[in-house]
Order: sequence, then structure tokens, then C-alpha cells
Amino acid sequence: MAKQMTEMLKGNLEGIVLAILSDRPAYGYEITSRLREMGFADIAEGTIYALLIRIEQKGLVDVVKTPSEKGPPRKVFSLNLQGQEYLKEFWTTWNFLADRLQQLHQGGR
Amino acid sequence: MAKQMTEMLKGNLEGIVLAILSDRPAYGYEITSRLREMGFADIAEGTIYALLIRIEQKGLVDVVKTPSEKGPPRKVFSLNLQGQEYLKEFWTTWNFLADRLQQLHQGGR
DNA sequence: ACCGCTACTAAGTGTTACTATGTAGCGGTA
DNA sequence: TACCGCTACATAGTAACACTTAGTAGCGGT
Repeated sequence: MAKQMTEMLKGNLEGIVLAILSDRPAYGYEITSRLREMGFADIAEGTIYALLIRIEQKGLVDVVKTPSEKGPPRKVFSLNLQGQEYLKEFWTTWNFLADRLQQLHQGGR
Repeated sequence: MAKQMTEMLKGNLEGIVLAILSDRPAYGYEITSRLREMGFADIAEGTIYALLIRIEQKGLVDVVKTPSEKGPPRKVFSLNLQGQEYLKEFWTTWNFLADRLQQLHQGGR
């Protein structure tokens, strides 16, 4: 993946995944595919699983293990109250940064 | 600083500084103050100096040492051709990410 | 019997921003 | 004169995050 994108995703990917989960619960493999559909073609599977473990340990999601028709059991993640709070803060931070950057981009040159 | 902001700045701060330099050349201490004026109140001075050394080593900026009226000599950084290219890529990457996130934010919940 | 897709796990790496601290020149003031 | 505050740069050590790579394992189809 482009190195710039890699670095830019840091701190944002977590919010992106939480936003996806706020739409509806999902499991790791599904989230990966949705990201690919969104255009994030090169996000590694391992990255998503590691991230999911992190947000689970932070207590932002609830987890339910459900059987799958075509493979090992799925770990379905859903955003809980704390996760919703966290996501709200994420958007606040994001908007702040996006505002500043838009200003810079327009003012620039 | 808010932890979310810290992580979100990763990969963006470099672009922000390059964008500032594309407006006009500047030295470290000046860049730090400008960032503070922009609202990035808690960006550490040391962070900026380290970042400037990085982009200098990457060859994105030219450096001229000039005497100061009120302190040690300043290292004035200016964006060179390669830096301009890099900044252009940065904006492309940023726009891609910002688009996706806006979609998520609007579609969300 | 094997391949491909689904699905999750885990160890080790590089990059980045942070904290904390140190050096040093200059002007003003008690 | 001695000190303080502002200007200005430098650096060692830390935490967090996404990456690469490799592995386990169930299921359906050929």
C-alpha cells in the first residue's frame, strides 16, 4: 500500500471500523470485505483482526460467537454504549482536523 | 493531548507542515507557533523538530541557516520540487480518505 | 484427495508523535 | 551584575498503530 495511506490510516482506521459497526453488527471477515468495497483495497486482514481485539479489550464492542455456514464460527462485534461515546469523540476530533486541513488546502498556493 | 488526536495526527502532521511551508518558507519555532494559532495547541516543540529533520533527510525541503535578532540562528526550511510532488500526493491521499469518511459519517446511523 | 473460499490468530517490524530534558543567545530589570 | 523570560534548536527513550508473514481450521466442489 502507499506509505502515505498507511500512516494516514493510523488513528482513523479504528474510527472507520467503529463507524461500520454503528451501522450494524459485523464480524472480522465481513468488515474486511466491506472495506475493500469502499476502496481500501490493500488493508491487510491481519490488521483488522488485531484492531478488533484492541477495541474489544477497550470495551467498545460486545462480542457474540455464532456458527457459520461456510467456515469456522464467526465473532460478531456490535458497538455498545461506550463504543458509541467513543465514536462520537472520534467524529469530533476528525471534524476538527478536517476543518484545519481544508483551510490549509484552500489557502495553499 | 487527547489520545485520539495524537493518533490521528500520525501521517497528517507531516503533510500539514509541508502545506505550511508551501505557503512560504519558515523555521521550526515559527511553524510551532503557527500550528498553535491554528488551534493545535498541544503539539510539542520537539515533535516539530524531529519531523523537520525527517523531511530534510527525505529531501523534501531545502535548508538555509540565517541569523536571528533574538536567539540562536534559525534553520529556515523551504519546500523544493520533490517536496511539492510529495505534498500533491499527500492531498490526493487525504482527499480519498476524507471522501470515504464523509460517506461513513453521513450514512452512519 | 485436493483446492479455494471462509474465518480467525499471533509473532515480529517500522513509522510516528509523545514526554522530558538539555543547550544556548538575547533583552530587560531589580 | 545576576537573573528571568523568550527565542531557537536538539535528542534519548516510550507508546500506539498498521504492516508483513505465517499459521490453524471448517466447508463445498471437482
